[in-house]
Amino acid sequence: MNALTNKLKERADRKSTKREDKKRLIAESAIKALVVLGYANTSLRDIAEQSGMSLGMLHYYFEDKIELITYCVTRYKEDFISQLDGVMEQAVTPEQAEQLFHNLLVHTIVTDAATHRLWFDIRTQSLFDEVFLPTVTDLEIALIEVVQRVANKMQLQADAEVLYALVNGMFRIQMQRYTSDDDYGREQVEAGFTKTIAAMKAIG
Amino acid sequence: MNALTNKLKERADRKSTKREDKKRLIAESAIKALVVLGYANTSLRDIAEQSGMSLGMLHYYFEDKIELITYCVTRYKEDFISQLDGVMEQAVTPEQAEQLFHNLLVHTIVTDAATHRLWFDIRTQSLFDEVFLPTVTDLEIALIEVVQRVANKMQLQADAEVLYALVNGMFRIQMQRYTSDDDYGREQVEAGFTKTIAAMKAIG
Amino acid sequence: MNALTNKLKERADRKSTKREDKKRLIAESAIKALVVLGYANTSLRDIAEQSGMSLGMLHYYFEDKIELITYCVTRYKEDFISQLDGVMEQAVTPEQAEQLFHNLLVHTIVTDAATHRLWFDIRTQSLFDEVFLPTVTDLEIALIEVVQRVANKMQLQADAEVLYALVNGMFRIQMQRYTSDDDYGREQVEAGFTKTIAAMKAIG
Amino acid sequence: MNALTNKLKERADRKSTKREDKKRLIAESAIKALVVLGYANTSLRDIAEQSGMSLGMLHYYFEDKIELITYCVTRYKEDFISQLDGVMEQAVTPEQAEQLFHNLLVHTIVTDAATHRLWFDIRTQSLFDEVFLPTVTDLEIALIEVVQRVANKMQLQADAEVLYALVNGMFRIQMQRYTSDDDYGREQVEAGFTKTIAAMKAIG
DNA sequence: AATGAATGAGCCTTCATTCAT
DNA sequence: GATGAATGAAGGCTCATTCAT
Repeated sequence: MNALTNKLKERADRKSTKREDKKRLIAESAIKALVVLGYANTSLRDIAEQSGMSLGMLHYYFEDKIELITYCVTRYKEDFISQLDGVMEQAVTPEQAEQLFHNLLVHTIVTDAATHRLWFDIRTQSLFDEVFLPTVTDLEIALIEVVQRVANKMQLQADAEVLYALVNGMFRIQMQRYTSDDDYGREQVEAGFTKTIAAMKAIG
Repeated sequence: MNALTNKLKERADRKSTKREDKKRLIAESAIKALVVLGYANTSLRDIAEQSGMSLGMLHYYFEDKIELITYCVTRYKEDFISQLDGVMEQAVTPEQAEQLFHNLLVHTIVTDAATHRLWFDIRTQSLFDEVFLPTVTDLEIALIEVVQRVANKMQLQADAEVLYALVNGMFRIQMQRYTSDDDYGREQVEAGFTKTIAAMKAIG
Repeated sequence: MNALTNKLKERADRKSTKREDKKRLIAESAIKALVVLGYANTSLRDIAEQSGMSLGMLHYYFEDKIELITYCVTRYKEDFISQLDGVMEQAVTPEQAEQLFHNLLVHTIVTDAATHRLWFDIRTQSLFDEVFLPTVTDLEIALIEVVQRVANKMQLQADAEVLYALVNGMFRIQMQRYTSDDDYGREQVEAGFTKTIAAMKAIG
Repeated sequence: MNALTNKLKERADRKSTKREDKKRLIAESAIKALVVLGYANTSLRDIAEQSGMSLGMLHYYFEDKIELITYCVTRYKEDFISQLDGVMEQAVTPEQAEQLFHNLLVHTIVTDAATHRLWFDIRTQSLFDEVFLPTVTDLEIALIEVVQRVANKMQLQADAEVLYALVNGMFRIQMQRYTSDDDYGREQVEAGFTKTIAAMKAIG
C-alpha cells in the first residue's frame, strides 16, 4: 500500500466519520421530537422544524423514516445500556449492587421517563410492523443480558428472563404513572422499585 | 312524573339500548380489523370494508376514531377479564388455581396473541395521547385486581402490583416471541409461564 | 331469484353505472390537462385544479395516477378507433375509402393533433415503465386492425403491419410539424398524407 | 494581433477543448444511465452515481439537466448517423445497399434497442417541452437525409420523407416488441425489416 | 477544478371527517 | 337511519439546483 492510497483511504474515513457524526447529531435532535410526540404522531416535518433542519437533509442522511427511527432508538438504548453498565461496575458487594440498581431505576424514571417512552413505543410498533423487529429483538436481548449482569452482581441465581420481565414490567408501570399522574412523585417510584428489588431477591 | 313522560322515557331507553347494541356490533367488527393491523395502521375505511359497513355509519355511531377505538378496547378487555374470572372461579385449592392460571396464560398466547396486541398497542399510545389515558388507566387497575384475585386463590400474600408487573412483563415477552418467531411454539410458552408462576410463589 | 334480490342488484348496477359515468367525466377533464402538458409534466394537482376537482376525488375514483392515465388513454383511443371505423363504413368504392381516409387523417391532425400527442407520449413511456405495456400493446393491436379494415376497403392486399408502420410514422411526423411549426399548415399536411396514400397503394 | 494575444487565445482554446473532452466523457457515462431508465426516470443523482462522478460536477459542466440531456442525445445520434453512413458507403450495387441496410437495421435492434429508446423518448418529450425541439428537429432532418442517401444507393426515386416514415415507423414497432416480448427474437425482427425493404422498393 | 452537503418546492398518496341525499 | 361521495390537510419522499469549501 503506497502513500497515495493511504491518503485516499484516510480522506474517505474522515468523510465517513463526519457523516456518522452528523447522523448522530440529527438523531439527537430527532429524539427530542420523537420523545414528546411518539413515533406515529411525529412527522419528519415535525422533526425538521423542531430542530431547525430542512426536510431534505433528513432524507439526505437517512434513507427513510424507518431508518431514522431505528437509528435513534438503537443509539439511545445503547447509550442507556452502557451508562447502566458503567454504574453497576462500581458495585463490589451485593448490597452495593442492589442500592445502585435501585438508584438508577428511580433516577431514570424521574429524569428520563419521557425519553424511555420512545423505546416502549417502537417495541409495540414492532408487533405490527416487521421492519422494527430486528432492532427491537436485538435490543431486548441486550437488555436481558444487562439484567443478567446486575443479577450476578447481586448474587442472584434466578433466570434472567424472569427477572427482566419483572423489572421491565414494573419500569413501565412506574413510567406510565410518573408521566401521567401529577400526584405520583419520586417517593412513589422509590417505593415501587423497593418492592421490585425485594421480589427479585425473593425469586433468588 | 306522568304516564306520558314515562312512555317517552321508555321509548328513549329502548332506542338507547338499540343504539348500544348496534355500537357493540360495530365494535366487534372493528376489533377484527384492529387486531390485525394495529391502531396506527388501520383506517376507518379498512374497518368499514372489512366488516361490510358503510363509512358513514361509523361516524353515525361514534363521534370520531378515538371514541370507536376506546370503545373497542374497553369492550374487549372487559370480556377478557370476565372470562379470566370465570375460569379462576373454578379453582378450589391453590394448586388448582396455579394450574388454571398457567393454562389460561398459555391458551391466551397460543390462540389469541394477535388479539391481545391491540391492548398493548393502545396502552403505548396512551403514553403520547392523553385521550386514551382514562381507558387505559381504568383497565390496568382492573387487571391488577384480577391478578389480586388470582393471588388470593393461590394463597399468595405478595403485593398484587409486583405480581402484575411480573406476569404482564412475561406475557408481553411470550406474545412477542410467539408472534414473530416461527420456531417459538407452545412448548416454549409453557416453559415461560412455568418459570413465571414459580417466581410468583417465590415472591410470596 | 326473488324481488328483493332483483332490487338490490338493480341498485348496485345503478351505482356502478353512476360511478363509471363519473370516472368518464373525470377522465375527460384529465385528458384536457394531459394533452397540454404530457404525462410526465402533469401532476394530479394540475389535473385537479384545471378541472375544478379536488385532489382527493381523483384518488377516490382512481387507485393511483397510473390507473387514471391508462383509463384516459384507453377511453380516448377507443373513441378515436370507433370514430374512424364509423367514417370508413360509409366508403363503398376503393376511391371513396381512399378519400375518406385521407380526409380523416388530415382532419385529425388539424383539429386534434394536441390530443393525439398523449397517445404517443404514453406509448413511449411504456418503453421504460412496464405498467403501461398492457394498455399500449392492446391499443396498438387495435390500431393495426383498423388499418387492416381500411386496407380492405381500399382493396389493398399488403401486410397491415407495414401499412400501419407507414401511416403511423407519417402521422407522427405531420403531428410534430403541425404542432411545432407555425408555417406548417393544412396544405402541407394534406400533401403529406397524399404522398402516404400513394405509397400505400404502391405497396399494394 | 500580437504574440501575447495569440498565446492567450491558444491557451483558451486548449482549455475549451479540454472542457469539451470532459463534457463528452460525462455524456458517455450519462447515456449509460439514461438508456436504461429513460429521461423522466433518471435523476442527476442516478447519473452521477452510475458513472462515479460527483453531483456537483454535472452542474459544473452543464448548465442544467436539459443541457446535459440534449448534449447526450445529439452526441449519441450523431454517432449513430455516421456509423450508418460508414456502413452504407461500402455498398456499390443496389442489392448490396439493400442487404447492408437490412443487416444494419436488424443489428441495431438486436444489439442496441435499449439505447435507441432514448431517442424516441426525447423525441416524444419535445412534443411537450419546447427546449428539446431544436435538437429533435435537427436530428430528424439528419435522419431523413440518411434515408435519402440509402434510397439513392438503392436507386429508389421515392420521396425520402415517406420512406423515412415507413422505416422509422417499423423500427419503433420492432424495437418495442423486441424489448418487451421475450418470444419476439431476431428472426421476427428480420422478417419485419424484410417486409419493410420490400415495401420501400414497391414505393419506388 | 471539483465536491457533496443542504435546500425547498413539488409529487403521489392516505385518511378522518363532513354533508347532501 | 344510513350511505358514500367529496374534501383538504398532512405525510413520506424525490430531485434539480445552489453554494461553501
